[in-house]
Amino acid sequence: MDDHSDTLLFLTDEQLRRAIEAMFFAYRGFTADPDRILAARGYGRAHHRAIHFIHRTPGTTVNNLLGILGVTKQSLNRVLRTLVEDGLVDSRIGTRDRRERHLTLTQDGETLEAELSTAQRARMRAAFREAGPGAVAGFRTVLEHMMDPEQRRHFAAVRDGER
Amino acid sequence: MDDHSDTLLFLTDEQLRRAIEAMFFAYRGFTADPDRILAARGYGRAHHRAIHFIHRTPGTTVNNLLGILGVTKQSLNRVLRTLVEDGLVDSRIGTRDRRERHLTLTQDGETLEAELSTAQRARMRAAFREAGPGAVAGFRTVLEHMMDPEQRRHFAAVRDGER
DNA sequence: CTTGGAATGTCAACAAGGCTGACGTAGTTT
DNA sequence: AAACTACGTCAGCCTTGTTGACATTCCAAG
Repeated sequence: MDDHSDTLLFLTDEQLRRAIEAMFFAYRGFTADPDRILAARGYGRAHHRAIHFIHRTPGTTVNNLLGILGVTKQSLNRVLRTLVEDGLVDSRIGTRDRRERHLTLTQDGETLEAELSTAQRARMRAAFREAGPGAVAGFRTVLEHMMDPEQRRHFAAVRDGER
Repeated sequence: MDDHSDTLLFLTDEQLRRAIEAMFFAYRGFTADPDRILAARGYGRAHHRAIHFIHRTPGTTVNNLLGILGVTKQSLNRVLRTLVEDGLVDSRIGTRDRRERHLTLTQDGETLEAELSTAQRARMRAAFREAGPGAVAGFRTVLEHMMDPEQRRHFAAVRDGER
């Protein structure tokens, strides 16, 4: 706001604006490779998100996924239905609570997930390599602090759960 | 892939997957504040993008904007029309080439832009503050290398032009 | 045991914002 | 004069978000 904040943080409004634009362009690059793979199959971003988190937490329920993705159940359901119909996702009625549907990737689903993930990781890895090892920690810290608290909880939960 | 790549890059596939998720959640946080402001006026992400880049490059042409945003003119036109109708954007016929339309924000447009930008910068600033000054450079380097080459050219052009 | 409410998931209809294709109208270039 | 370029628009489609209504299932209170 004033000279002090600039001095203390080493950040002018102009620098922040550039960071904002970098975020915008980078996110497009971030999804570009998966989007090409998905488009070839008639899928979109929403399918990728579902596939990613089902892979991450096999057996997760629809409700659980809703919390992570932050969309309505109707919206998710449409995507999920096509994935189940196409044999990429398995939806099994819960044994303990028969209202729940437990979601897992089929073998075909895992294959697509690997394809998407490999492409995306390759780009990430290249970006990290060029930025140097020191940048990685800082990058993740900044991203983590940019999340909403609720999103951050999800993130931390996934992180800890996968240890 | 093997132990060597881990050792050389300090990056396991698992670390990369976490970075991918961090990117996903962070981008949502990144747009959350503007989205609230926009929604109150009946606008969406597309309006923000147009407003941002018109502010950034006052007098830019429609064609120019199309290249930056990477959408079709039909799609952009819909957004632009509402912004002009609502008195946030001024579309003036070019003097040198009268086929072109030069776009600038009106006073009202600048007001909204400031509101959106302030909210977004505040979150960025907070994230950077918590990550520490060393993280800022690394963060931007990683983002820059994550872009497609074409996107990166646009980014560099904006960066150099605004000096 | 039954009944009412809460949780879970599905179907229907609508809106925003992408897309392609076709076309019109200026203005510019050759 | 002809061709090309910049922009706008109409029509129609797709994805992915939304709300509302509804069926099923579970659980807890009476």
